[in-house]
Amino acid sequence: MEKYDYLSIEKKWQKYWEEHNTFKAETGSSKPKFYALVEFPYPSGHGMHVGHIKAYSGLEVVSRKRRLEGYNVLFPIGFDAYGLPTENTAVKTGVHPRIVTDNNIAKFTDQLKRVGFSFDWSRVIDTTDENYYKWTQWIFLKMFENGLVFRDKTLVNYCPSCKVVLSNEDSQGGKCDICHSDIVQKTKEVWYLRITEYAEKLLQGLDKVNYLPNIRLQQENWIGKSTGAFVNFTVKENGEKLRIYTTRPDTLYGVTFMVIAPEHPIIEKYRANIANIDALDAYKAECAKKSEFERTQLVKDKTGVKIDGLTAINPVTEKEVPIYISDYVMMGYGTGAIMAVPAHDSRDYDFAKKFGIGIIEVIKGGDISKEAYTGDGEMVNSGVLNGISNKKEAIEKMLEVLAEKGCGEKGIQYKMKDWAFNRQRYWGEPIPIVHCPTCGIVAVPYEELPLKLPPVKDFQPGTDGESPLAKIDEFVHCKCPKCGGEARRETDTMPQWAGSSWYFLRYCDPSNDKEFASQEALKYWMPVDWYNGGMEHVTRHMIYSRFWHRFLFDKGEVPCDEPYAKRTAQGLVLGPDGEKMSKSKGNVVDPNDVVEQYGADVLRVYVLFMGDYEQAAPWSETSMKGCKRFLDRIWALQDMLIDGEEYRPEMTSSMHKTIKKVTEDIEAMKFNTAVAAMMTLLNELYSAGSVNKAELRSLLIILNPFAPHITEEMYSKLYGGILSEQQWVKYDEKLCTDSVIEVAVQVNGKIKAKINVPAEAEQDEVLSLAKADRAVASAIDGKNIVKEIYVKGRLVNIVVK
RNA sequence: GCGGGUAUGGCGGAAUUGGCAGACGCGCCAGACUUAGGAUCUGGUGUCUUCGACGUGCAGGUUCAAGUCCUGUUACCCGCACCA
Repeated sequence: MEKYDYLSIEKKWQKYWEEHNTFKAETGSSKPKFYALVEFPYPSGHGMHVGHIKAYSGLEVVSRKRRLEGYNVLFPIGFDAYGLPTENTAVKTGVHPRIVTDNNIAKFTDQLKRVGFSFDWSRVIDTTDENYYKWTQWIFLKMFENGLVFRDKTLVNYCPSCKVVLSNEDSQGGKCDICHSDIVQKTKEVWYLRITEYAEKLLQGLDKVNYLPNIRLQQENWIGKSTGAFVNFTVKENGEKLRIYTTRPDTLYGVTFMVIAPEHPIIEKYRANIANIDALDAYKAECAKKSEFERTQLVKDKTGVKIDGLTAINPVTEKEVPIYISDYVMMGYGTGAIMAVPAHDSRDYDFAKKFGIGIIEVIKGGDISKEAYTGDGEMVNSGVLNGISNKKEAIEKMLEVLAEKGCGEKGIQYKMKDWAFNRQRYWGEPIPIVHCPTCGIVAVPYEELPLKLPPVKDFQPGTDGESPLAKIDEFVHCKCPKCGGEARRETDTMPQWAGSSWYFLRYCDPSNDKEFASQEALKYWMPVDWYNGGMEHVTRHMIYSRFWHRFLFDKGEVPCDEPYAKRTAQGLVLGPDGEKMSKSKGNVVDPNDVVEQYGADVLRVYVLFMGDYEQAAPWSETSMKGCKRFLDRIWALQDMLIDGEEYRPEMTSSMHKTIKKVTEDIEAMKFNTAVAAMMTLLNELYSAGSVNKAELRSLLIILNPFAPHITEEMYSKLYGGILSEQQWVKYDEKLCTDSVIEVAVQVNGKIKAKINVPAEAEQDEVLSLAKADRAVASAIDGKNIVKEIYVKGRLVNIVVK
């Protein structure tokens, strides 16, 4: 037998599959449908690394198996191509982002094809294609029409290096998601999508879907629902209401001061009445300068200034308390004002200690001279609440009091903030809005979509944080769609996450030029049956796209409310040094190198065999050689082939066991143990010295999703026909066990012997066989048998004294 | 600080969910075939004081039986972070 020439054979089958549309999904087919989705890549200039391969290989295996099982499978791929890195390359090299993107997509496509992924290449999408972003803009306009788009001048996360405003999601940890420099807070007028309107729906929707528990939990935490109460305090000097949010209305008697955010509007409103307004202004300016990083470093050391001239009145106790400003209260959460209960909140406690403010205990159980007590206990110093020791009850009671007095009510808050939706950059979807001096903000009419990104020479952003588009007069100057007068176009573009917020819908009907996708295609394919991707997208892309999808559902544009029925995540591929792969560390493995040197099948088997799919695992070239050896041994089975239409009796249980294991493990994403099971079977065949036709055929079919090229080649050579068009092999549960099984015999929990018993033997028979064993007999000789345990097919334990 | 996770040979990792710890692979050792082997095949490989004992981060507990359950503890990883 000739050596396995992976380079030419892999190419041959890739060509065959492409020419014969082997993996084409057919909308409307009567077969059951299966929509498998992987996160489409951002086509960066560095090409793919092996992490991408692992990310796609999971559902690739599932998809190939499903096709063999008779499903009509949609397994698409595309490119999420808008974004800063491409634009930065363009700025650096002077090559237009369009060219950069096209080159990168070509490179990625080549890499993906060489791995032999069974994508439906007729459905490829590119978010920067005008036939695609036309619909991104269309959805944006729909949202605008429905009041979900608004402009606001507030504090925003700003990256001084990239010169862009970032969303909360894009500035996690106070670092820019793109360049990792420190974020500063800046007051700016920006576009927002009202995602908070969907907070409750996004939370409730999690009940209906099958996400991995940690994915679900992260989303719940990100949405961050809390229940509590709004309470209106009164400012003594002017009667103004000062509204606060608290989760602990039960501690209202313990309030000894109030704190408002430095940006709270009440300061501006009563400037004239505040004696120390200069000190407040100075503090405010200082806060604005601090980076997010500095603020978190100073958690313990509270700062603030007392407002001289405004005093608050507690609506329940009617006591007067001072008001402070401090940056530990955020304008963006709740009402930007809090009631401070130092006895039972550690932040308020720190502040009170530093500023020498009184502390009143209202819940017994702690030692408030040392620290704040946040646990439960009996209410004291709290009027009608005294004596209650159940927190829930105390809160209910206080809510009643607040309702009676008309100064507060139950309230709900979410940590999630509205989505800052514009970027002052070139390489993104233009926001289809016109600013008219007479009509104000006007939507570009639907008929004018796509609003095309104009060609420019200079993609440098303006120093004042203006988009490069602002420099193009032909783009900026336009007629107002409403009144026809002179108007200005919006020059900011959408953030990178826009295009990916609905791409799974476009795959259903990618070349439709009348709708973003036909109802027929959406009804047939949606929802996505199984979505796999990285953990890093759980609180961004996943939340954003669920939001867009739910909005479209509310408008009757899509047939189901939740887009993803199931979501899993793969672990990272680490470098050989155990570190995260990165260009700067020089530990990146290029899949093309592996394909050239070992073959695509080896790469595919290895990324799935290297460890638990959901766990991170380091790359090891020597380990990969084991996978190469495995496939070479599969190839060499041809030399051991004998006739036989059925499994040989001595191989029957191994065959059925392996098929069962592989069938089940693929569904559970336990690819590593599926491969291990096939290796075990292969070892058995080598021990037997032969394989018959029926056995090899089954083995090739279950190995096919992992190593499609070599199995396709062997199948066509030995059996004729195309493996990808065959049926998945069945197993029989009854044939998975051997007729004689080995049972371990323990005496007092220690293994003394291993005996062979008939599989269907009952306890009595097994026990007498066990006692007949010499080692067991001597261990129990002369002792009293206290207890005898038999676990069917596993072990016997004889307890003696 | 809060939330979640992980810890098993020289290495990557298995373990039917309370039932033979170390499957499978790498590496290593030995043998075979070879002019040769960084190829292939065969066998071996947790540790130790080896007819036995000890072994799943550490200390306890429950059980006939614990990597798995309970209590406490340490280290590392991830997410959120002054969220009132």
